[in-house]
Formats: sequence, C-alpha cells, structure tokens
Amino acid sequence: MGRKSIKEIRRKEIVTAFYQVAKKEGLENASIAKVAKKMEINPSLVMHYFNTKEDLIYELINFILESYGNIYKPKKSITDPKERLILIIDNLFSRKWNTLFDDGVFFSCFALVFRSKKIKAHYKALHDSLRGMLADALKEAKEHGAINIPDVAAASDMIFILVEGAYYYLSLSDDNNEDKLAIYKKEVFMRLGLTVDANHKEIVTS
Amino acid sequence: MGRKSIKEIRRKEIVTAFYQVAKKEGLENASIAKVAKKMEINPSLVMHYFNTKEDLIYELINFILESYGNIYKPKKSITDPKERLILIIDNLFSRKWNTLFDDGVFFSCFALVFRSKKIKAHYKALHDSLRGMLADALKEAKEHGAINIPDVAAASDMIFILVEGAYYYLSLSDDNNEDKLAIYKKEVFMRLGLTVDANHKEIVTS
Amino acid sequence: MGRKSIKEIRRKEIVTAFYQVAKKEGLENASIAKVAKKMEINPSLVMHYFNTKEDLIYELINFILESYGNIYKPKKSITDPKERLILIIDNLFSRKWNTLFDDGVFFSCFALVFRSKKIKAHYKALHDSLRGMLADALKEAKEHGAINIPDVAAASDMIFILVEGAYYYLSLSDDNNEDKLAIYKKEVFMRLGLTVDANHKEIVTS
Amino acid sequence: MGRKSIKEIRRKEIVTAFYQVAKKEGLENASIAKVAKKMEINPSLVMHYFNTKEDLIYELINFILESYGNIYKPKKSITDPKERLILIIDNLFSRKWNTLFDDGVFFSCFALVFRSKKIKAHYKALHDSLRGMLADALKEAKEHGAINIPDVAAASDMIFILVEGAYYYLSLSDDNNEDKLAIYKKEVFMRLGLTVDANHKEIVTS
DNA sequence: GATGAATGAGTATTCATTCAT
DNA sequence: CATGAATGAATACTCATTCAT
Repeated sequence: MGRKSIKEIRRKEIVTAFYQVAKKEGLENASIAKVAKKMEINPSLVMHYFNTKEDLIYELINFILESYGNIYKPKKSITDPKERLILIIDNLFSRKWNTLFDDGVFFSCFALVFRSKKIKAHYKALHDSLRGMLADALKEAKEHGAINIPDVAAASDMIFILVEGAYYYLSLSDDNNEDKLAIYKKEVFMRLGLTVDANHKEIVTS
Repeated sequence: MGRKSIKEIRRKEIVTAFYQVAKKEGLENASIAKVAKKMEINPSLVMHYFNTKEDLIYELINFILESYGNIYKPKKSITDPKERLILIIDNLFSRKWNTLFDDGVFFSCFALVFRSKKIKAHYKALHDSLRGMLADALKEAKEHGAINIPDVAAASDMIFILVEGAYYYLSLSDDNNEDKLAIYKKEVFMRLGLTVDANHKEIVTS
Repeated sequence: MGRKSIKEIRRKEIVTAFYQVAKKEGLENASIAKVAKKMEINPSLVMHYFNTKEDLIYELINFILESYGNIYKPKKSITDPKERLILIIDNLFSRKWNTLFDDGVFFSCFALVFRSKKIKAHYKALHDSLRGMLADALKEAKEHGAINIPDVAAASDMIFILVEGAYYYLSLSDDNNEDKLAIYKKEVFMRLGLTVDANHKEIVTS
Repeated sequence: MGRKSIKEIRRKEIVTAFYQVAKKEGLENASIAKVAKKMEINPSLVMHYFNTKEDLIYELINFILESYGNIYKPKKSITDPKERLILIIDNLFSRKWNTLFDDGVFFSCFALVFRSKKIKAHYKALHDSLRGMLADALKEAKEHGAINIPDVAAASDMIFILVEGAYYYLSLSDDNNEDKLAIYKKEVFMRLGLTVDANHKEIVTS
C-alpha cells in the first residue's frame, strides 16, 4: 500500500546493480565496492541500506527466486483449466529461463543452500510453493477431464525434476536446445494424456 | 639428474586439501593460504605446484568430474548386459552422489561453466561421454532382448535429465529421499520395459 | 554533506613519505607498506588516496619536477633583465640541485621516461617550459643590451645541456665540484658576452 | 688466453638475458625467475652462477659500462692523430648511444651509483679512464698541430659534459636529434679550432 | 652442471566494515 | 541521505634464496 519508500527503491537499485556485477564477473567476485562504483555512489551508502554483505546476497536470492517463480505463474486472465495448464507447461519448457537470470549467478546462489539453513529454507519454500501450484493446476485440469492421471502430486514431482534436469543438462550444450525442449514437453503432454490443439502455440506465444 | 620429482603426489595432496577447505567454507572462501595452513606448508609451495589459483580450481573440477564419472562406470567383472544396465541405473539413483562430493562445491564449480569456455568444454566432454556410456549399455541390453525401446539415444537423454533433476531437487529436501529415488528408478525401469528380479538388490549392493 | 575532505593534505603527506622512503632505500624498494609504516597508518589508507602505486609514483615525479622547476624561477622581485639572467645562471650552477632532491630517486624516476609515454610527456613539458623561460630571460637581456648573441634559442639549448651534463658528471665525483661549477658558469658568461661585477655573488646568495 | 670456461660463457648468457628482461620490463621488474624463464633454465641455476642478485646487477653494470666505453675507443688502425680525434668526436655525437644499450636500463643502473659505493667507484673509474683517453687524443692532436687549445684537460671535461648533457636532453625529444647532434658537434670542432674536410663524413661512417 | 623442493618475507591490491561529519 | 576517513584482515602472487639430489 502507498508509495514505496526511498529506502525500498534504493535497496532494489542496489540489488539490481549487485546482480549485474555478479552476472558480469561472477558472484564470488561481486563486491560492495564494485556495486557502488557501478551506481556511482559511495560504498558506505550500500552498507547503509544493507548492513552486511550477507544481507545483500540474501536479497539477491530473493530477487532471483521471484523471477524463478514467475515462470510458474501464468497470466490470471486465463481461466480455462486446460489452457492454463498448457500455458504453464509451455513456460516451463520455454527458453524464458535463460533470459530471466544468469545461469552462473543462479548456480552460485544455489550452492549457498548447502551452507546456509536460512537460504535452504528459502529455496525449499519457493520450490514447494511452485510444486504446489503445478499440482493445483493439474488437479483442476483433472477435475475438468482434461488429463487423466492417477497421482497428481507424483506427476507434479516428475514434471519438476524433468524441468530442472533439462535446465541443467541443456545449459551445457550450445545448440538444438529448442528442439530438445520441444521433445521433453511432448513427453510430458503424453504422460498426462493431454491432447493439444495444433494451433496452441499461437495461444501461448501471444 | 636433479632432485626426485614428487610433483604428481603433491599436486594430488594439494587438490584434496583445497577440496576439503572448499567443502568446509565454500569454494569462494577457499584460499591458497588456507590450503597451505591446512597442509602445514608454505603458501608459496602451493603456487610452486599450481601457477595460478585458476589452475588449482581447474584441477579441483577434474577431481570432481572423475568422481562423477565413476557413478556411471560399474565394475568390469559384470558382463551380462542386463545386469550391467541394472547396476548402472541402481548407481544413478543411489545416494552415492552425496557421499562422493560436496553439493555446495559441486554447484559452485558448475557455476564456473558459464564464465569459462575451458571449464564448460570439460564438463560437456564428460557428460557426453557418460551419456554415450549409458547409451551403449542400453544398446547392448536392447540387442540382448532385455529392454524394448525404439530410440536408445533418446532414452539415454531422458534418464540423464531425470537423474540430474532428481539430484537438484532432492538436495533441497532433507528426508524421504531414498523413497523418492526408488520411485524415479522404478519409473525408469518401467519406461525401458525392464523387468527386475525381486532379489536384484542383493546383486547390486554386493 | 559528508565528512570534510583532507584529500590534498593527506596526498601530499603520503607523497612526501614515499619520497623519503625512496631516498633511503631506493625507488625500487619503496613500497606502499613501508610508506604506511613510516606514517603509522594502514597500507590500505595509502590506496585510498592513490588508487595504484603507479599513481603514487606519478605524483612523486610531479613533486620532483616542481622542485626542479624552481631552480629556473628566480624571485619575482628582481626585475632588471641582466640581474635576473645572472641570478638564473647562478642558480643553475649552484649546489641547489643536490639539496633539492635525491639524485638516486631522480635518476630512477627519469628511467621511467623510457617506459611510460605519460611520464615522458610530463618531463618533456617541464623541460620545454624551463628552456622557454631561460630563452625569455636571454631575449630580454639581449634587448636590454646586456648580452650579445645571435641565436637566443640555441644559446638556451646549449646552457641547458651544459647544466644537465654537469649535473650528471659531477654526481660521480665527490670533491672540487664547486670549483668545476664555477668554471662552467664562467664559460657560459663568456659565451654570452656577459660581464659580471666582481661583487655579483653577494647579490645572488642573498 | 685459452678457451673461455663454460662458467664464463654461462655467466655472459645470463647477464645478456637479464639485460633483455630489464630492457623490456624495467630493471626494477627484472627478476631471476624471469631470466630463468627466458633462458628456459632453472632459477636455481642462475643463483648457481651468481650467488646473489646484487652480483647479477653488478655484472649487468659491467656489461653496460663496457659498451659505454666502446664509444670512446675508435679502431686501432687509424693512427693519424687528427683523424683519430675526429672519429672519436663523431662517435660521441652519433646515435650509437641509443643502439648500444637501453636508456631506461642505463639510468636505472646509474641511480644505483648513489646507494652503492662499489658501483659509484666502478662508474667513476670508467669515466675517468674515458676522459683520460679523450684527453690523450686531444694532446696528441695538439702536439700534431691539428688543434689549438690551452688546456687539454679542461677541453676534455667540457666535451664530456656536452655529450652527457646532450644524451640526457635528447632522450626526451623524439625528433630532430640528428640535427641537434650535428650542431653540438660543430660547436665542439669550432672550440678546438679543428678544421674538418668536407668529405670527412665518408671516413667515419666507413 | 642442473633440477626441483621448500621457505619466508615480501608485493600491490581488495575486502567488508565502522565511524565522523 | 550521503560522503569520506580509516581500519585490519585478507587476497593471489612474486621474490631471492637454500638445500637435497
């Protein structure tokens, strides 16, 4: 509610700058001084808004996880369960990933999961929520007769790891990724017993 | 002529110490000084064996990738194609992963893939080789009539991303992982049309 | 806003300390740590004021060249062209040189001329300016009838290299330098056709 | 007499390599390790031939001073005193200087004169010897009636500082140096009352 | 004659952070 | 709200040098 305080705006600016530095030079080489230089402000000012570097990293992770979550959240306007599900799956197997955030920064942040319980909990909460959202979409589609699967939760799980595995795997190859993604997507559609109109692509890319 | 070289031994020792420090404090906090302190040698001796820190990191990645590869390489003694395949898949969905190398170090290293072409190529080469090995095992099993799938390469691909996805996904949850892994494994067996003896567990854990 | 800047004061202090260290141990052995220790401040504070050691050296050269220039700049109070010229030449062939800055530091700095275009340009600019000043003094004295030479610029040049040559040459001998300098000076006076009062010494040394 | 020992050959090689490194990166950045790398030998081997770095620098100065001296030593074949003198002066005001040794290395070495009595004595001995040689040539030419000056030693001195001053001075300017040198040389010839054939150039450049 | 192991002190520079203004 | 002074520990890396083989 109400206007964002200057504090919040500044914090956002700083996190964004921090992300850009991390993207360019790697998270381990991203320093407060570099962020300040990029923003043309005083390093002390960064510390003014983030008491420690840890705070800054934590906020960066927030920033990344928010973007991450958006992949699972299709436009609200679409209400038809089947269409919604298709849209979600389309998103999951799209190239959105790579445009949303830098892979290097993502994995560097993810590595922190194993040293910080707080960060691990943060990641876990998000993943659980996303898997839940996917399960909800599956459930609705099932009730609507669009798909036919016995265990919604298990299907959600499986889609999840397929997406993550593909993300990891494809980040190593430079080409054909679109083709591969299309294959994985088709596989998912088949598993769900989901028949897709020939023209569904036009819907999702709109 | 000259003093006996203990280069390879020392290098191995140093990489191991480096890994241990990285495991404990995170790759980004693992310094040459800390490695030297742990080994009770002089920091400059580390530099004597690794000209730059980059070299050291590269060797660490070598070390990790070797371990990584071992998961895919079952004992040579097993020659029956079906048994071999089962053993590989058992390995892939075992908890060996986490005992082999630290997850945090692994993902920190993986993050470097996106900033170093050399490292990326290294990872890619290993993955390609492993996927090839898996495909070979599938092919032999198929020729032997043990499995029935149309496209061996595609199946190899799919198993690969399932494994990687599971590795990523399960690293976030603390419990039930063994059960989940069992489920994914069963799924793979089913896909391959692979019937497994009730007692196959005894075989592989031997 | 912000804390009061003492940048220029501190920078001067640091350069002075750097010069003293260089004088004592040689420019090549003068380190930031030693400067900091001498000043009883933290090495990083030196870096706070000079981003790189190069900057510090450059400032040291500034410092030296300023002193250097002062030899050529007589008191403004003296307006009589002849007197002015005599005073300048007296300065040039005085022992001021050695008291102004350390010979070792001077030549170490000068050596950098051949590896840094920036430093070379700096030296050149000063020399050109000084030679110009000398030429001006000669020109005025000539117009005033005090000296009689055809080419003012050539004379300025010649005096210049005599001074520099003497500086180099005499720095190798320990004794009789005052006598030698007197000879060179006399030579210059003769060349210029400049007659000097027997008591002119009292004027200049005042 | 006799063949040079391997030791002497090696020492020469090392000094030469050291000089080349110093030329490229500056004397203060020339290290034993770099020399060894350039020669593709072990750093310890450098220490084997030169117990300390100081020794190596001292040998470098030897190397430089030898080259330096060669400018003053014309071919023995020329016996006519006048011709000899002209040849020496031609050499002094030639561009040989810059081709003989690197200016930066020269001045860096010279700076050491002020911190090492040993080095100072070395330089001084050479300069004295060279000035003596010049004085001898002047004396012979005078006795031969080729020149007409009252004080041979004073003239030798003056020529000396003119040469050194010119060397210092011209090292700062990039162009016209040949012209300037010609002027200074002419000046010297005039002072000595030395008449030079129009075609003397052909003699000296042979 | 030459190599490689090993040391220990040194280098410039960067870091996150604190505090005064 | 923002700047600049200042710290102290840390960084990777280079140095000359010694010693064993």
